[in-house]
Amino acid sequence: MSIPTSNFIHDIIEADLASGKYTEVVTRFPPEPNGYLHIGHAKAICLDFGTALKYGGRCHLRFDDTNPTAEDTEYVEAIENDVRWLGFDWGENLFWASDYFGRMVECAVELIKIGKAYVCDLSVDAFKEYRGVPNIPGKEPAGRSRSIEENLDLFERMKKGEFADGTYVLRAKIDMASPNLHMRDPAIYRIKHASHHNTGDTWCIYPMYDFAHCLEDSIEGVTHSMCTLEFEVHRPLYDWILETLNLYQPHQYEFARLNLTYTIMSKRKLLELVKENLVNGWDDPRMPTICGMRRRGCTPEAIRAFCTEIGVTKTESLTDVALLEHHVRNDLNEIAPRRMAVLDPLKVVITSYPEGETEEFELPNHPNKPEAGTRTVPFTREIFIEREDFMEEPSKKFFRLAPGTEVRLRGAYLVTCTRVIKDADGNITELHCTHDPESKGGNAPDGRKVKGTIHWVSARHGIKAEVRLYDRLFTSENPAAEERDFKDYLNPDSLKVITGIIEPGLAAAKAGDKFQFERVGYFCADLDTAESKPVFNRTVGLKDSWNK
RNA sequence: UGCCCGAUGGUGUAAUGGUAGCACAGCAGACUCUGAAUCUGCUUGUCUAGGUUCAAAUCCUAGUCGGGCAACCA
Repeated sequence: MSIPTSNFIHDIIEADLASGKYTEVVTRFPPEPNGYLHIGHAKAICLDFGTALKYGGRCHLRFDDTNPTAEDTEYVEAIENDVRWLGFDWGENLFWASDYFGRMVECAVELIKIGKAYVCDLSVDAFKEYRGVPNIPGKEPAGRSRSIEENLDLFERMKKGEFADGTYVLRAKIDMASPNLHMRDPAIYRIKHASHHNTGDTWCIYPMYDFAHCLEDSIEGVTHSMCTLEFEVHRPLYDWILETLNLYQPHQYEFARLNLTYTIMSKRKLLELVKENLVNGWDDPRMPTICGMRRRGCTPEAIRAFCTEIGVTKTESLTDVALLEHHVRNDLNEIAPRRMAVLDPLKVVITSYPEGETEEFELPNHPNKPEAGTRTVPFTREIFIEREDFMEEPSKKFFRLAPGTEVRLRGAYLVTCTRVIKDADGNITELHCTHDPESKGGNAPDGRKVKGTIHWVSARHGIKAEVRLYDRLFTSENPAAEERDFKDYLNPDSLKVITGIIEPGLAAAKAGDKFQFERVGYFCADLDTAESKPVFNRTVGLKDSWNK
């Protein structure tokens, strides 16, 4: 596991540790189980767990399940799975906000008893009127002057289920004139006759985020509570609740959320794509979700390296997806065995090669790692090469196959193109080449050099495979910031499904196996793969300084 | 509009009053049985205006620009 680099929060933690304010660091990752985790969450996960790791503390995985109508166990399992896959371990420290519902009610009662909370019967719209607007102080709701006894009674009856949803709400009594709207008597408990995935029908009142979250942190002894920037204005309320209840007070720190070019990071919008079948589910390899990226072939190591690289600041930014791709290539380059696959096949007949003969060539699995071993690849008179590796009238800088030129078939022979065969429409259908039998293995004994080396697959042995070519999901760098609806900027070419010819050994690939298709890109066997019908995803292409 | 937050090359960041550095991207070259990887070199930056100081990206003031907040969501 890479060591997290430093950031402004770590500076604070180090000062806290040095001053003796804390002797141990406790953090938490607190997702609401209402959707799938995405790369933005990965940033938070790396920060929360990485910080605990760095300072020898602990990080809790806590499900912030305070809103039963939005949540589902489907998400709980997916979240646990994704965090684990990213390489983090919460050990015994799995917690649920719902486990604290009893204590939270006690805290609410305490607030009522000290005159710091009251039951309010204003409708949503009516309270909006009272709250007012930022530059104008609000008005005090009548419920504010209700007696403690009456508040206690009303809250008890709320809890017992005597009232319908929306009829009453418990509010913190703070300051209806505060310049911070969150301090204008925020709701802390609402009535919701809904079944909870954890607590069933035990409760019909549920705490609001602002009330629940600080209590959860406090109860668990969190020292540094990290969240994204939009919660900055909530911090005074976080502090107020714990201070007022005279409870242990963690400190909340805010950092900028991750934005990536050519994608979106909002759970709501991602859900929209899934619901409207604009992608093939949460784990569609084009999605920025952890499960989508996993299916696409990204590694947790690459994602962690990326998160380390982008750092943690309070500056809002839009990170170039090229940076992520760099880390994906960087890791895959190390670990992915090399294979040959032709995505756009053009048949080549080696006319000088004996018909019916098969040779087995031994090719390295990794050019820079002899320890990665070798595999054998069959060679025959008829092969497929990549259509774009041939040019009838080559440009000056083209050094692949062209009429009369010699190239190396990777690991096999030097061949020279002798004939171009076309159909009636003038499309090239086949090439004839002659080979130099002396160049077996790829090098000529006379030492002559060829500039081009191309990949190939034996026509007789090659296996057809479905290959899914993914491109960016959106055509806009920042679809969420565009004028029109983000869905108007979906890239119609974000998925192209083609049939390629792969070297025979590749058919046995298991879902998730990763390879570099030499000269083409990094690919992984998809969940849909089967030996009888292999399916590969393009994770990311190779850098290509020729094509551009 | 009120409050809060932010601003360093094209992008993401570092520099915590003392040489503006790193990575990505881009460009050029070397090497190469992957036009990959690797290696070398190069281009590009402190929002503006004042002030404090021997010295300011850093501290102060004002402005500009960008973002957040006004769910019985989190």
